[in-house]
Amino acid sequence: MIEKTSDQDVQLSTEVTNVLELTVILQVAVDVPLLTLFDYLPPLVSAPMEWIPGLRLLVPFGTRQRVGILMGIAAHSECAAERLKRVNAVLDAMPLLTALDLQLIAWAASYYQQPVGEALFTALPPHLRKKSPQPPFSKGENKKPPLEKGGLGGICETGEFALNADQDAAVNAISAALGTFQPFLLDGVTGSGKTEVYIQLISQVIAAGQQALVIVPEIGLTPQLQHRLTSRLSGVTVVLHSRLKASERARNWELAALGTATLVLGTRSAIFVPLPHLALIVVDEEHDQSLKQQDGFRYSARDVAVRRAQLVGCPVVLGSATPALETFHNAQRKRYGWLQLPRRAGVARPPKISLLDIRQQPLRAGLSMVLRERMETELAAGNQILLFLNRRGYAPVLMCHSCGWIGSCSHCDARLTLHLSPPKFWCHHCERTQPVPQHCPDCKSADLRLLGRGTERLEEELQPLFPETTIVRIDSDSTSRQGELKRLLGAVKRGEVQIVLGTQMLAKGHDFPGITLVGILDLDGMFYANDFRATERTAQLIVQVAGRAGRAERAGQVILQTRHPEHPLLQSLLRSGYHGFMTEALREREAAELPPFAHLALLRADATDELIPFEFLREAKRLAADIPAFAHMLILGPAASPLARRLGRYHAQLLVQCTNRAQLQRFLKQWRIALHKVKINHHLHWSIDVDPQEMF
DNA sequence: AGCACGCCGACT
DNA sequence: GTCGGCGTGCTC
Repeated sequence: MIEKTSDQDVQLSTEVTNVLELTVILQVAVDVPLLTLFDYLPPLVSAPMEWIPGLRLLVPFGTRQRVGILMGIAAHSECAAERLKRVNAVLDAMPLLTALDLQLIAWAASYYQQPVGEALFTALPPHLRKKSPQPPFSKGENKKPPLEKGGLGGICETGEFALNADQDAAVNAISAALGTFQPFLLDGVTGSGKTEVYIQLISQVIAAGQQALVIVPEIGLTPQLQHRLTSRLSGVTVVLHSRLKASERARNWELAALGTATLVLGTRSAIFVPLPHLALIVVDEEHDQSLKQQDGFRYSARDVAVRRAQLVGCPVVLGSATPALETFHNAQRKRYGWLQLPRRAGVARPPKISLLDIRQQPLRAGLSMVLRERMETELAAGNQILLFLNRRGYAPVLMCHSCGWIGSCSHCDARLTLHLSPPKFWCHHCERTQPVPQHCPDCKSADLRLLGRGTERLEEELQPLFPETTIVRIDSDSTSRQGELKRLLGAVKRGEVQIVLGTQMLAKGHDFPGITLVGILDLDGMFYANDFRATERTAQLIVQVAGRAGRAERAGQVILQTRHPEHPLLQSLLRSGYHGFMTEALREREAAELPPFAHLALLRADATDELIPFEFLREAKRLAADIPAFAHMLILGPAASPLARRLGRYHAQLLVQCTNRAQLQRFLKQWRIALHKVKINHHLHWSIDVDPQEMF
């Protein structure tokens, strides 16, 4: 490049080259859906400084300024020198994220085929995503931890909470692993005292001056767990979830990042919070689906937790009464330590599950005579009853008796559910409501009939059958008002209520010591769902709901009404319990080459036009064939997604199946680069879902 | 994702 | 004549 220039020019360009060689290139992640980092020159004005990855920078980007995060430095750039711009400003005195935090996020971005920039910025609390010139973080250098109670950590306080032998063994095993990477499945039946195990371990961590992280699937579960943890643990506990006020969230995030918080209790996204002294991670209810984010950055907080523990070198405890099949398999193969708590704490006895064949049985309010009689007996004895019906609203179908018209959503492939209070005729997928029709819109007949039964209707029909009893309904509609769930649960616990009915909200973590009878009304539909995880989920739901019964001295009974008493799932669950069922389910998965024996990725596409997603997916499939690892992939589709039309958009997908995770990862990496180059109609959206939990 | 540039239709 | 529709292409 030098030959053709004059001597003077050579002189000049050599100088420039030298300058460039002395200068560092800053590799910066920006919050855009692009796969690359962007190279920048340091700001001209800045005094010589140490470029530590994790620093936030203000950079010129296109026509605007944007916040970027320094990911690395290099001596040279692939990018032509004249295209490099200078950083405008450095926003932080010290990086917010440590090298390990960055490594974790970079790993997650790569594993889930997500642009690094987007992954990084979703890990930051909102106030740090914008260009606040002086983040509150850097101001508080001398910030003292909140009024701190003296105390040597929890151990000394826990004497009165005696552990049984199983709990003791679990605590010892995990505690022996502190300081090293080791995953554990804490496989404990409902009421076996998993939380007590967490408390003992966390108190050891706090006593050693380190930090613990507890992830729970739902915000609703944080208040009671928070109360239990803080009442027993010294140190500073903070919670992190999306319903906190922005200022509170920012403050708690900061306390964690500064090392001040000794325990962080949070939902999914808290798995990325910086913790300089992290020594233990707990994922409670690890089987729960809401640990996997279902849009945008589709990561599994449980799987990221395991990776984080590996990077940090600490134990990770996955707790559940109904472990996910993947976790169960890892425990069986001894990849995870398997700690079992098969007994209920105290004197509580396990509930007895029985099937009730309701074929050709007369039903009232959906209850068979046998169930009604059992209910009468329990009520007479002063006991409480739980009825589980996993369907919200009054009726799932409104049908015209004259012409067969069915109320369905104009934007989704879904029926509209009728709710009576408040009166609403609405789609549970897009939240769109319509006025309740008085006449059939097709044939004008006034003979519109309600088919099926939701919790609202069950409540209404139940009252006349049990006129003397107090009945409460617990579902997302009856508890939408702030504090209402707590009020209803309180009333149940105080014995002011004889019958509780509700949806799967009831299956999650609430103790009802007075309940001796659980009626499961209608799960038959779930067995035949087109998702291969449906049976596993149904088994989990049954076991979780059953776990609500008989927690005190009184043994509980569970009656499961079904029209398919011979169904293999039900049979194996009853015959050999959850473990037996899981073992059998694993055999089926192995034969079908499904997870955990194969690994899946889903390429989804959607558009307002029905055919456009298919065009894109066909092209995607063609491109896949050019990738070397293609030979090891099984690609199915394109096929319309279940519930293909949602909110006026048509969804279709390709399923990629491979028995080797590393090969699948290599394939996806190259595939997504190729996919980004496909010219697409701009109305089309597409995304890759690695380890999909939902098949739509 | 934004945001600019650019090339065709109906409007003060 | 131009205001503005959204197709196309770029961001160190």
